Amino acid sequence: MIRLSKLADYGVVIMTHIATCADDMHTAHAVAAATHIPEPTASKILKALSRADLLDSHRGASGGYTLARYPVNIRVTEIIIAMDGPIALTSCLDAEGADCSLVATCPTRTNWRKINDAIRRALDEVSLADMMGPMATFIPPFEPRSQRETGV
Amino acid sequence: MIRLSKLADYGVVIMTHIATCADDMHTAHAVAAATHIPEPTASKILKALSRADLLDSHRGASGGYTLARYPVNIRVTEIIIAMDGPIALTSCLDAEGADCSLVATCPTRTNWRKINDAIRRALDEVSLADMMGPMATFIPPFEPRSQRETGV
DNA sequence: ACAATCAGGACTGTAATGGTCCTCATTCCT
DNA sequence: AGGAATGAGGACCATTACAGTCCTGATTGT
Repeated sequence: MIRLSKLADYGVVIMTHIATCADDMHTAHAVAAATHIPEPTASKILKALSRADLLDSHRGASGGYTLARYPVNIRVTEIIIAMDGPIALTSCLDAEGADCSLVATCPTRTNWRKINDAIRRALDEVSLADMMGPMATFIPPFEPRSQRETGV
Repeated sequence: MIRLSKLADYGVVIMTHIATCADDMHTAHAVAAATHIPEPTASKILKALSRADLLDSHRGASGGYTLARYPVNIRVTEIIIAMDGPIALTSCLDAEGADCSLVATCPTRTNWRKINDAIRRALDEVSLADMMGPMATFIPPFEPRSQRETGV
């Protein structure tokens, strides 16, 4: 179903939460409480986001996490990649399609790649700031270049 | 990683194969041989595609499968849905988000929905015929309506 | 020094996925 | 009419990936 992993989903929720009080220091405990995500899980996600340079971490007493950049400069894709790794619709688009037994005979690879890229590009256009507000239509209505008859 | 399931991937491969010899009758055995997909699995997929009215099935000796429509009229989305069910990026977009414990506190739902729809629309624009050929750029380059500063 | 906090990794249980198999219904061919 | 080929449908299993938890160590403020 082209599903995003829960962790990635949570990641966006957490980032959004932190972004709404961008100046404050956020401990794992506080974030967990605010988002209703179980604390150990929230902590795990925060670490991942920090490792991906989306959050700055501060150790020690009165430590916590803060945003590493302004929300406008954080793309949703980055959050997803931080949690799930690179976006690859089919397994053959991962590394080098090493494990795909169909490589030789499969004529659809390059086409998948294009679709994959299109989705990636769409996601790239969405910033964390976009996710925060009520948000205007940040995604342009999809206008097919050539009006083919794709109807059922 | 926003991954398509293998079954859906195979589904597209199989459909593409059948489409290239659209006039012939294709048995599960032949399809499996041609695509190098293990026969029981191929058979399973073919049944699903037939149930989704993307293939016509013909029982009995000298039976098999044929395309139900012209490749131009089959959308890739349909194949994916036939194999994986409806496209829902986050679990809360599935049925009615019933199982999402964050519903009340989560401000990103509607935004996810829009992203989800954008991806769905992108996929909707691609027909089976598109997947067959060397294919022109059938996906319009993603042109953000308002040029925000989303760069890193 | 102590307490709070993050870092990093090991570990576990559950669920979903991919894959196989069996039996029944249908149709063609001899 | 009978047998062989074929799809329909569903039950079943094994593996994997994921979500979630926990433990130990490092860092820093009070």
